[in-house]
Amino acid sequence: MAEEVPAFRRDRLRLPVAQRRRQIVQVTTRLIAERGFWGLSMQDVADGCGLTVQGLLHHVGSKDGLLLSVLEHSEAEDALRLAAQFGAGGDTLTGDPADNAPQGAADLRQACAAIARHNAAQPEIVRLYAVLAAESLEPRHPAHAYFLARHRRALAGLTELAKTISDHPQSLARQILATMDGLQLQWLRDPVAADLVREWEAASEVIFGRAGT
Amino acid sequence: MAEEVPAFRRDRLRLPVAQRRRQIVQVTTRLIAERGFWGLSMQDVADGCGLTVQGLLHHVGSKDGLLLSVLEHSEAEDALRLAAQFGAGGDTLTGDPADNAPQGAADLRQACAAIARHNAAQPEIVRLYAVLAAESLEPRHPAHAYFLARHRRALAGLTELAKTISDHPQSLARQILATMDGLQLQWLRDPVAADLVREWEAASEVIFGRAGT
DNA sequence: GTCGTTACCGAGTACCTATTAGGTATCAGG
DNA sequence: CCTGATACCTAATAGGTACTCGGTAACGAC
Repeated sequence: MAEEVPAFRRDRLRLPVAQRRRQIVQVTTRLIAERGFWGLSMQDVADGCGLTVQGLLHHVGSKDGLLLSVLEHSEAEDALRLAAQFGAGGDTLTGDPADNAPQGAADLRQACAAIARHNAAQPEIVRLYAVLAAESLEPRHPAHAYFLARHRRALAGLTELAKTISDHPQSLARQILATMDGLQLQWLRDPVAADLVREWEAASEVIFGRAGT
Repeated sequence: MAEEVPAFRRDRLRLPVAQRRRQIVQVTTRLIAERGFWGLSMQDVADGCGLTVQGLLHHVGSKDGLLLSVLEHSEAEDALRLAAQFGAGGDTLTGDPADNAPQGAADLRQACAAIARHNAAQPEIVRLYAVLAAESLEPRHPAHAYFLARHRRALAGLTELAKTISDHPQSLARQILATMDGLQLQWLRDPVAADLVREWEAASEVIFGRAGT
């Protein structure tokens, strides 16, 4: 017994919580986008972060907790972005529709185009949501309730905006959401053949008419 | 040693191949729709069929083989249905477009409506495809190539049909596919709130115009 | 300095994973 | 009845799963 096996590894970095959690979210996002939540393994996430599974569990508690923290993070980023885009106080999707009633159609169209442009710049996040949205159709999926609520919220907001330009605003809102989701899938499957912004623009002309840009 | 442990279980049924394979496909379809392919376990499929994992492997060879046989089965059913719907010889999606050029728009619209109605009657299959389509965005997914090819085929066929009614037939085809896929997701997530046939009808009016029924 | 907090690790648990090798019993055809 | 094919089995392998318990050492505050 010339040399003892080291009882404790000190070659790993000890990061401040915020930074480590950001890293965990980032790595997990990539892996869920690739394999979904059912196909995700704590081991892979831990490896991607340069720590052990136990170290990872210290931060997130459980696998479900891991998913939760990813969703919470995205939620927070979205809120931040919306606030920055539309000004601090004005929440376009839930605000008073009378404010933008006069030019409602152009507003709605521009907002959708902005979302398409924004999404086109972050395929990984879009893919995370695409994969989780399908997986969470199953009621027992840990993100099922989250995605149901998220979709209802988006539908309600869009319906409000669509009221000024359609007799069936909810169906129009559903169509807009469906088109956007479907085009994103096509774009993720074959990014070269299907440019998200361009295809949305084309669809937009059919939905909103050839009049306003 | 009064009584030997039975060396072989004979309480399981021995089914003819065709019947057993049909059962395997059916059970697997349900389970993939619930958990995706990454979340699927051979054990669950075997249990659902009333045999052991090894018995299951005897029929499908491997987990990938299991997925393959499910896709092949669906493919065959689709082909059968299309043949029955449009007559033995006429493949509408790949046939000579000149044949249906005059009333192309109405044809296309009716075909889509028929698909919506057909899909509304088999949520389990639709969900299978929805989940696998998202999961297989990953290039390493065993069904990646299958879904890419399938989508390109559908897009090409629809584009052909759309040539008579649009200057940008491929974009219109993409929009139709996207809308259908997106509405299906909404319907699967909340079947009570979103009726597939009704919402497609509404979207159809926006896409094809209020003229023909 | 020393002390409490905490980021992280080692080892272990109880179980599930797909797949291989080799055997048994049931069937259809001669 | 016999024979070959095959539907299905037991057993074993080599590894992966999330998670718990009980540490250890790096940090900030004093």
